[in-house]
Amino acid sequence: MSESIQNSVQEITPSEWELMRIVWTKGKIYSRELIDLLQEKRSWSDSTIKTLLRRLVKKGLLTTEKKERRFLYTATISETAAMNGSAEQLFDHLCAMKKGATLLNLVEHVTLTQDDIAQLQAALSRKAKTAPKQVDCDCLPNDEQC
Amino acid sequence: MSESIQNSVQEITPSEWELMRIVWTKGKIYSRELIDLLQEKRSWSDSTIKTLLRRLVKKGLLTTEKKERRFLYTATISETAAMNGSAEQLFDHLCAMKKGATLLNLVEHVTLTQDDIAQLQAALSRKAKTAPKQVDCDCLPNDEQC
DNA sequence: TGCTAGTGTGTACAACTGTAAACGGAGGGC
DNA sequence: GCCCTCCGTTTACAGTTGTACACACTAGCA
Repeated sequence: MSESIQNSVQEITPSEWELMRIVWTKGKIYSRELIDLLQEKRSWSDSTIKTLLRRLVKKGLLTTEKKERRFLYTATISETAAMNGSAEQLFDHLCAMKKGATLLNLVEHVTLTQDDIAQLQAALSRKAKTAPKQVDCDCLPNDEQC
Repeated sequence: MSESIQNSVQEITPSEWELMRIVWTKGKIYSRELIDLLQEKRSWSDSTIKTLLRRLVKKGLLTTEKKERRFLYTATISETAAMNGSAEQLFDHLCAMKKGATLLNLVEHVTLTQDDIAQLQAALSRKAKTAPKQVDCDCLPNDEQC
């Protein structure tokens, strides 16, 4: 299982992802720079972005560090942890029987590097050794299969 | 505001997933049966579930068919379409460079059947033929990499 | 024929999300 | 010293989500 002290990564809303990605990429960033960067992609007002920043701080996903009159924002969780957390959360909603198919669809649609593919292949061969013949549907309380 | 024909899969909230999974599994179902099944997993009141049903109909994810004085509910999209849609939506938020790593994490954590693994391996070998050496980060408007 | 039980509709209400205007304090330029 | 600009804080407001009470209708039962 993963590390994670808090069992569930906070929900990150779509708009919040946009800010977080910039913060992760820059490491530490002032609101001004973040606003400027973001406004090259989204036509959000300064105010909107400031609100989102504050909410992220309140949620504990960002921390601030006072530099002179301004704040430097930093993420409190790694991008990888956030991504894995969100992906696992999504997969929790899916029928156990059909997770494989969904993964297959993703593999087909996502752009992967040679290296990604090699790692995925390695992980799959490893898993193949102990993989079950079939997985049961867990959509209903009884054992009815879908 | 007027509603337009949905171009992508509607957002499905976590609670809604629970109802939808039952509907998908049963094909067609009366609210009573759905409520009984759901209440074996969640302690939601009848009322709550009826509200969720109504909202799903309004969103266009379920349709009704009047049988005597009750409604039979059916899903308007396939489970596969919904799962793929949601998964792709999630991946849209991730840094292009790191989608592979997230997929790897999922492959490691999800229970897969022998058959799932075989299909994934096949898809990967196929992709390997044309996969790029590397993928660029698309988190910032300029070409700065993360 | 009036009552009951089952099913759908209206309404409610707090928390969260998307979006943003307006306000307040401090440092810099004139 | 005064005003402007920058940055953070307050407030706002509509839409969505989670959760649920209360009511209305209809068909069958007493």
